[in-house]
Amino acid sequence: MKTSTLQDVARVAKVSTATVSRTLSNPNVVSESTRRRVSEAVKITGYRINRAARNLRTQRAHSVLVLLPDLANPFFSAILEGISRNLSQQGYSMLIASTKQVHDSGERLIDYLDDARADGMIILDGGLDADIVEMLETAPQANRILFACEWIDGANFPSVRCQNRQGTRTAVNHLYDLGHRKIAHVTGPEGNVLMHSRKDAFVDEVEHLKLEQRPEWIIDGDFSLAAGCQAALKWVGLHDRPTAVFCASDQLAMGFIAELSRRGFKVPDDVSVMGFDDIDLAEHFIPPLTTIQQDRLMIGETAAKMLMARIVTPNEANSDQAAVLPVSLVVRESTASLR
Amino acid sequence: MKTSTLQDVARVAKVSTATVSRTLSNPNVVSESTRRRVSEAVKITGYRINRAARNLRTQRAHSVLVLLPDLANPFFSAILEGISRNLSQQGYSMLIASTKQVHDSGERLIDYLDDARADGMIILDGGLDADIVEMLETAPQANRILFACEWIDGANFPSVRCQNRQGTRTAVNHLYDLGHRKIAHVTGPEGNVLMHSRKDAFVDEVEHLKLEQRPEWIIDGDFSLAAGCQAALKWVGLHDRPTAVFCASDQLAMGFIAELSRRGFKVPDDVSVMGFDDIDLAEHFIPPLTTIQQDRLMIGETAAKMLMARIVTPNEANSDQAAVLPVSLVVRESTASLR
DNA sequence: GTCGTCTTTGTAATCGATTACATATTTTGT
DNA sequence: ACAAAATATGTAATCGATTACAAAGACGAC
Repeated sequence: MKTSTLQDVARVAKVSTATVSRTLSNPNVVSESTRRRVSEAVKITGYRINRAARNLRTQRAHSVLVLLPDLANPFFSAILEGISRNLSQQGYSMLIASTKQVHDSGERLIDYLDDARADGMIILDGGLDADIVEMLETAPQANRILFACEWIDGANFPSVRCQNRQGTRTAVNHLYDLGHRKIAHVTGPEGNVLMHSRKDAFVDEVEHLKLEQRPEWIIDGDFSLAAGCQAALKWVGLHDRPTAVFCASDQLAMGFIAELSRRGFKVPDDVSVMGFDDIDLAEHFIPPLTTIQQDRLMIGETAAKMLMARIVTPNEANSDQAAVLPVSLVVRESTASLR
Repeated sequence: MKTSTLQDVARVAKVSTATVSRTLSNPNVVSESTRRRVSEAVKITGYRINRAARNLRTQRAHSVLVLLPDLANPFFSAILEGISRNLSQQGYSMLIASTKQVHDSGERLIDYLDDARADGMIILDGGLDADIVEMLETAPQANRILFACEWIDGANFPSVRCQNRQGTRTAVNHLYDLGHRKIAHVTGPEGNVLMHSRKDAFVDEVEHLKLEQRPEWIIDGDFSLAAGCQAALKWVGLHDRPTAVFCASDQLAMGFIAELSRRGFKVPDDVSVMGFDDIDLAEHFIPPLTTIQQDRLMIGETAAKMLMARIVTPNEANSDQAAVLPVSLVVRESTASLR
């Protein structure tokens, strides 16, 4: 059983294919009576538009590619939900791939745009190699690329991000207000823009509050649980231990706490620990995690909206290059007043 | 700057478009010399195939839709990774949507197949409404639908799943071997096939081992952290508390443990707790979770492989209706011998 | 009655690849 | 040396929608 085409509908409604097409995509230019006849015929034939045909004719893929560094990261799920929600409202589909996989398979990212598979892309990975970034920047479709959460320093792609500096400042001040004066920071991965953004803000704020600073109180990490565990060991090994630790991600914080608890330390009794992101698990962790909340659904929706605007009106000089979304402090039980 | 087409390549290589097309998709039917000329021309022109055109002509979308109940569930990430990996090897793209969202937007699932957006779909949601299932079953493209992890009882779609019964039996026996004789079960959501599969296997095994059974030792849940917390309260309220609890998911187990620890109980000292799935977080949880491991990457890869086989050769009577993948016991620290 | 305007509909070209069929060329067998 | 078979390439139709342009009809103004 073949699905029916515009031709079939036209035949049944006794009009031309042009009229059927118009009825479907621009109903107000056809008369009331034919509109009814066509609708009737559509129902009778069970007509469904063939997107491949439309895509070819309109030179639009009607889909957007979302690139993650890694599909297995729970941080992204809510962002995807937001993107998908907004796209499907506009009749667009969401393609997903991971940068690693695309790279491994020998494809080039820009191919997705070049071969009409996607009309635009949202990249959630700020860690692309310099040559890939170069290629994206110089591509003719560069204006249909947008970064979310992370971005590329130096490149001027539009982006959606949260207030990383402000969030960090809020976190440090929360700890300060609890009486902590010796505060450590577990960073993200070297070279990551979020890592730098948060680390710089941390250093600035600690300086601003005139707190003691020591190089060994900045502990290298990479956003992962495992790195959090590593960091905990470093903390345990310090002579003069900070009384509070601000981790650059929730996963770091969880790993940190998990490892400490394995070593017999208690959070927040022995040390206050904060994360960043507010992933789903944060509130159910033991202890529930004090953290900086990012509205990931909104990040996704905003990213989709901005990208779609650029796809629909490509040459308009969209001035809003970067949307910076607010963050908020969520106080739970992993932080406490200094005894 | 327009991207170049087959025509352009043909002009540069001084051959017909047919020859270029053949060179690209079936190189061994063209002569060595033209093959070289065409490759050269492709390089010069920077030709990229236009997938919309190919899709229209070949009547293939070259993409597969993956349907999740909920994008924000970390359980699915590794499965997606597996699916994506296999699909991209074969030049296919992965579309993602959530059943909830598709439903809310008024679309019908089958539309994705009908309107040539996808060649097949992998459904990770066994909780579809009966009328939707009915629609899928009677659709002409029903043979390009496959379920993974979950499935629909009664319908005979092909599926990929793990050994739910065997895993449950293994779990119960692990607890039994540790000396536990009073074992509770926290179930998945009512109506879910996995929930029934695991619960039935649990009851059977408990009976087989001649253990005491009580209705209140089967606690209703729904796979979520929150339900795990609820279940913990129920457990706390029991007169005669089971010494071990087998939860139908890791998230349940984590919620269960989290809530207990908030109430001053210790795991595994006061009660042994097991999960099912082995999600990424399980090994970093406090205490690290004893659980039944599903190889989610393999589930994804198998699902993609099976579906692709059906897409490529649609009428072949694929006898392997259900692939059942092995599970394994991972012993960590949330279970211990009965004192 | 004629002209202009507006609305509604049809005709046919088009998007860019694939492929059945025809044709030209080379190879093989006897 | 000639027929048959195999190989290589070109011609042109095709997938199914969209849309520029043309044309036909309705209406009112003068």
